[in-house]
Amino acid sequence: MKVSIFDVARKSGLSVVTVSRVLNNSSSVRQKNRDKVLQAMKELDYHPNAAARSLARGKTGIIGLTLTTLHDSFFDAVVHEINGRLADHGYYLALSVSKSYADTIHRPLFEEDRVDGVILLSLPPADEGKFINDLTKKNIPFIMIDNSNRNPAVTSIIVDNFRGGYEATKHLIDLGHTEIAHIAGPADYLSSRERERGYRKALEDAGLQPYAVERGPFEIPFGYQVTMNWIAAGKLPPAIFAADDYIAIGVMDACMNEGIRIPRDVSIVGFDDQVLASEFRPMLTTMRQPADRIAAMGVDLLLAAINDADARRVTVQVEPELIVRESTAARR
Amino acid sequence: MKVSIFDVARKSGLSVVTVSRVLNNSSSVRQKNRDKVLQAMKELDYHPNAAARSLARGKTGIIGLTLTTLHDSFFDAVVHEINGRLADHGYYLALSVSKSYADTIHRPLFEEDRVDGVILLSLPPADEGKFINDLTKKNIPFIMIDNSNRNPAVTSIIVDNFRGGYEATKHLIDLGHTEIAHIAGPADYLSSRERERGYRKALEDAGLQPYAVERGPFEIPFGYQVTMNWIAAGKLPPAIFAADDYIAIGVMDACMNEGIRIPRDVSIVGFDDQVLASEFRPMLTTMRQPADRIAAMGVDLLLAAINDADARRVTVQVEPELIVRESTAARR
DNA sequence: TTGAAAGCGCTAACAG
DNA sequence: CTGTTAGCGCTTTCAA
Repeated sequence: MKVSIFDVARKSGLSVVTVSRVLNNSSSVRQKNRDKVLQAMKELDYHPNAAARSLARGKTGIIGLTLTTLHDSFFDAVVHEINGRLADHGYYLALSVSKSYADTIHRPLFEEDRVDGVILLSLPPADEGKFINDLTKKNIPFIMIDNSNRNPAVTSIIVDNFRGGYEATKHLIDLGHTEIAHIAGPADYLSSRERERGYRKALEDAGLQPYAVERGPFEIPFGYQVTMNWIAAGKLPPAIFAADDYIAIGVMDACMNEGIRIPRDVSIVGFDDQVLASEFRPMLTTMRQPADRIAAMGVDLLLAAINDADARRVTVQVEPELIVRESTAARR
Repeated sequence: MKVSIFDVARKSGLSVVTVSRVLNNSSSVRQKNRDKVLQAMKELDYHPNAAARSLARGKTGIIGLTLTTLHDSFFDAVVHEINGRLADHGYYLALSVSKSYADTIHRPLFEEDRVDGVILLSLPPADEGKFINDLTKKNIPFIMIDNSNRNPAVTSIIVDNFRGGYEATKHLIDLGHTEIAHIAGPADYLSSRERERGYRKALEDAGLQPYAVERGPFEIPFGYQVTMNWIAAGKLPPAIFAADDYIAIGVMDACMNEGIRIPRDVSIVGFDDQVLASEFRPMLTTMRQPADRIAAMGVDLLLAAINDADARRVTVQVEPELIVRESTAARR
């Protein structure tokens, strides 16, 4: 039933060692024999057993990646890129979804030598320490993407959110706006804090004051609610920088429902460049996070950590990019 | 450095066999000895090596699940449920994302005995056959969720989309509408075809004619475009059943941009109950697919297939449910 | 109730 | 260039 390396050896008239060699592309196999082995493998429809290889080699060829949700186009883009790049290096990606550390779902993946390395993607800020602790103790190489707690002992990749907040705000200022509000994300996210800091700095550099600042979750209903409140109070800002595309979409939704035109009456900038941002009309002006660069750096750094246990820990920043679409216009 | 079952045996003064027994909850271990072993494990921070266990037992304890995107709240809900249920049975879920079979990304997961079973979630219709073929040949138990090709030899779970399409349309009819259009999904999806069939049947039963039927991808821009075309042609239907929430949202977006009120001027029903459907105003009336029931059935059926190689293949249907929200109103 | 011994399928020295 | 010999860490007979 099960065909093993042994069957291939017998069938090809060579030893298991030779078979193993062709399996691993060892150069020291006579072409003729290699062909024989390959032929036997094909005829037997042989596929090596992953567990046996892992056990013998002490590595699994699998990289684990943690995810908090399967409902985010930015994650989708990052993971897609990582997948491809890892494959180029002979590694496979296994994803594990779980809202939080307490769920305990992905711990077993790290605790039984199932993976050669781990990528921690946008963890809940409060959980970061626990993951770092577990992985460090287990001596599993890992990197973090978009983490909130600075930690020089951990290799991480973060977007320059200060710069992003600055540029987004600057774009509005350049359009002639002077009354610019900000809807910030949760305070425990470094990204929220940095985007807000960028917003404030840009205003300061232009000699302006914040028009208003609200803070809440990265969700459509929050942006909607804030906007409805502003409208009800009769002080809807003519320009808004939202910390996140979902918040921005909530803002647009509220405006459209109230008959307020975008960008004629209100200009709005989001952050992340979710696909929703460009599917919706008016299409949202936003700061794009470069998923491809993030993925590329992530894979490189993780592989470096795997291949050299004491590779230097670094924190790399990647620059976001302003994507101007239809939701912003000059002040009237 | 690495602590193995051997170290635990030595430390506890018992044999590896006994340690293995407590690891597997064998009842035949004197409580006293069990405690000693447990104690030793704790002190050594021992965790069994997954590869070794898999090799010795011939099974991995991992269930693979294929995904085409990480950007869908329905998938998110289904996977979340599956995750939990599988954990209850001692299995862990490993996800693999790939847009299509050709990507080849998840095949290695199936080809090297890395998983004990597989769940194929909403595959591209054209790829179904290839996956079935691969898995069948490798003799790996699997089930399909939301597949498009009927295949009595394969265990699958599908939503009763005919019923869904019927009820959605009936809802509009009950509201007094007589001019009801349908925006269908891609023809190669069984779900699209069935929803449309349900739509036509409901109209027929009410003695009505289809007002219009358009067909295209399950995407916001498509719904938007169709609607804009209708508006331009001066024949926007007063009631629309969209095959999917994204299409429906595109319709709403177009209407709002054109100053057409929903549900006053146009009633619209979607399908899937994506979270977006209830985050947007007006909140969308839609057909909910019961993620929890789908997940529960999926896990049960897969485990049955794993535990009994010739368990009967079945196709189970689950019923969708009409969720009435704000996007539909009585005909004026 | 416990343990000795024999694998699970593959790779890694080490010879030849 | 090829094969022999040991394991990798755990589970599984089979005896005791």
